[in-house]
Amino acid sequence: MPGFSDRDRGRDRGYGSGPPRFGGGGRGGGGGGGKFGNPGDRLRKKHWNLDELSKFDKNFYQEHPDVTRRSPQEVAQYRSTKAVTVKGRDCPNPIMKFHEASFPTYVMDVINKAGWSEPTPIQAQGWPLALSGKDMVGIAQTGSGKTLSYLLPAIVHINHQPFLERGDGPICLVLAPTRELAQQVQQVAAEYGRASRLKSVCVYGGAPKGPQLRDLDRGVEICIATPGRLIDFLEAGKTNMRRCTYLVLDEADRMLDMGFEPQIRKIVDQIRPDRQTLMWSATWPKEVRQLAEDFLKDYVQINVGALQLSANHNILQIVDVCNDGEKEDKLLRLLEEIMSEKENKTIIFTETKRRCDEITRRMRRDGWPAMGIHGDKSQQERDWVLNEFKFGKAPILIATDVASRGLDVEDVKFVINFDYPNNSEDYIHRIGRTARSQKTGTAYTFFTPNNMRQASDLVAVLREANQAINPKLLQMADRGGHSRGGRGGSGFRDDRRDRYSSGGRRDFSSFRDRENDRGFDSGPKKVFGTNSQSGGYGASGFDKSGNGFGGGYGTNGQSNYGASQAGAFPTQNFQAPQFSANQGGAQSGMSHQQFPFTQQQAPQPMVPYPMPPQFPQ
DNA sequence: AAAAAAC
Repeated sequence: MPGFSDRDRGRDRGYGSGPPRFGGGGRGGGGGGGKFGNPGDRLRKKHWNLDELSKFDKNFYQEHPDVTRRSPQEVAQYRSTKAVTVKGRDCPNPIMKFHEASFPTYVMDVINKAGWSEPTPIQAQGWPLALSGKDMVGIAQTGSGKTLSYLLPAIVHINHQPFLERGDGPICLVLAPTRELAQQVQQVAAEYGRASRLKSVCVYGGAPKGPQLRDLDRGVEICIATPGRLIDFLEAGKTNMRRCTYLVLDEADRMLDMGFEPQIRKIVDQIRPDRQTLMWSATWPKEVRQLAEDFLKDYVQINVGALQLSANHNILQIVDVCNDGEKEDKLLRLLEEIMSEKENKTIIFTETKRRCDEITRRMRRDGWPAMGIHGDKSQQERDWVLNEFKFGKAPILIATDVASRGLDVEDVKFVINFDYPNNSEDYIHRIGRTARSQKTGTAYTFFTPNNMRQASDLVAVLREANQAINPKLLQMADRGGHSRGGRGGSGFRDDRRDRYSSGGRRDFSSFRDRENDRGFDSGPKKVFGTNSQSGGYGASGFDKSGNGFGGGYGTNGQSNYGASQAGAFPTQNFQAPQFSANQGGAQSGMSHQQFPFTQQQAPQPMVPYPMPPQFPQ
């Protein structure tokens, strides 16, 4: 195998520590900083030199024929079983075992140590694609192994570039929408880059510039950034994109949602056109497509998982239709049940920062080990809170949508949507904080008349995941005026996600599973039954009018709810709830779960928990 | 109407 190899491992990658391996090093272009009149010019001036193009990784895939030997049938078979679809020219075959990706052993070592059995679908198809040097778009949910899908090829790419020289900016740039996500990606980059002595930095706002500048100054191969601070640095000439040949846009749809488009364009405009660009998105609306057209060349698009809006099927989704005024009491009762579970890590989502604070205060007053996180808190506090939550000291996190996407905290067992989000994509992302890496989890959602407009979307999501559906929710969906305009139209997969163009309300009705659209009698293909440790919700389940729902928050995992067929009312198909041992025995039946609650215990915090430190405002 | 993100 020519080119890179283990000889690079352990080699000092510092400045000037060895001759550049390929080409003439990063000395072309505009030279070091300080040559521009005013900061504005800096971003207008293009300072790449196309002669520096590293062709190495473009040949990489051709040098590794193992994967290409697969028969077309085998490839088609893999793609269909894993729900991977591919669009574009010359897409390499997927790999099915780690070793087929031909990663250098310094990368393989880390993979082996992690002990995974096989690559996730997005990795299986994404790795050979990225390693081939092609631009790509990946449509995949977070938690699908997405981060490594672009980071490992990035590491290989970097190791084929000339060493950094003094004054060189990063070789790989990753743009992410939130600070927390950026930090998380950087941690992974650090872990996997260490073996080949790659340095990484996370550039984001809200934190002192000093350490970030110091890292940049020392030279980093990988930079993970949120847009604002990076532009700040670029304008000030603190770093540059002259060496950047591997660009990743993570959560592109989210970044556009948040209005980052001008910033992204400003940054990408600074990056040499011969770069390799990888764009990741959970959805594929018009704006994202446009961005792909503008930034990527001849790209291959891979879709993983259902093309329709789809939630993780390992999540038990439970929706309580109630009024706004009831939510707080219901929440506290629900938490009592949850906190008696052994595994009880919970995220509660609220719509506003203010609400987030209120709930946090209320819960702490009642003695719960809860902490809040939202965008108005200082970054110091955000970091602290997230760490506490991650490492299990505080099992309850109350959050705005700052935490809805991408956050990867292990063993989150419950997600509670205290306020229903604005759109169904956020709903799916929020509940996706649980049931990560093949685990299971439970999502509770309070749904009020104010959320009426979202009802049909939510029903569609629940149907798709074969969940039991609260009849009250179905009623609301009927009344909620879901437009069926796109019915029968072609290409609905794209249009469906086109939240931007429709002006007002978004319409998901067209992606509804039509087979399931007949009514209750069409049972699910699969019964959710793996959730034995999760909190059941309501022993009484639904009666025909849906009124029985909300009958308490049981801890029985195999509640009639989860075990019943979607659409078949639990009253017809009732199974006695099983109570977990710590609840005082199965023989107690469902008495304490009758509605309204009779057993009003004062909430007992399960974990003694100190007040968080006081952060300066 | 709110959330995120630069000073």
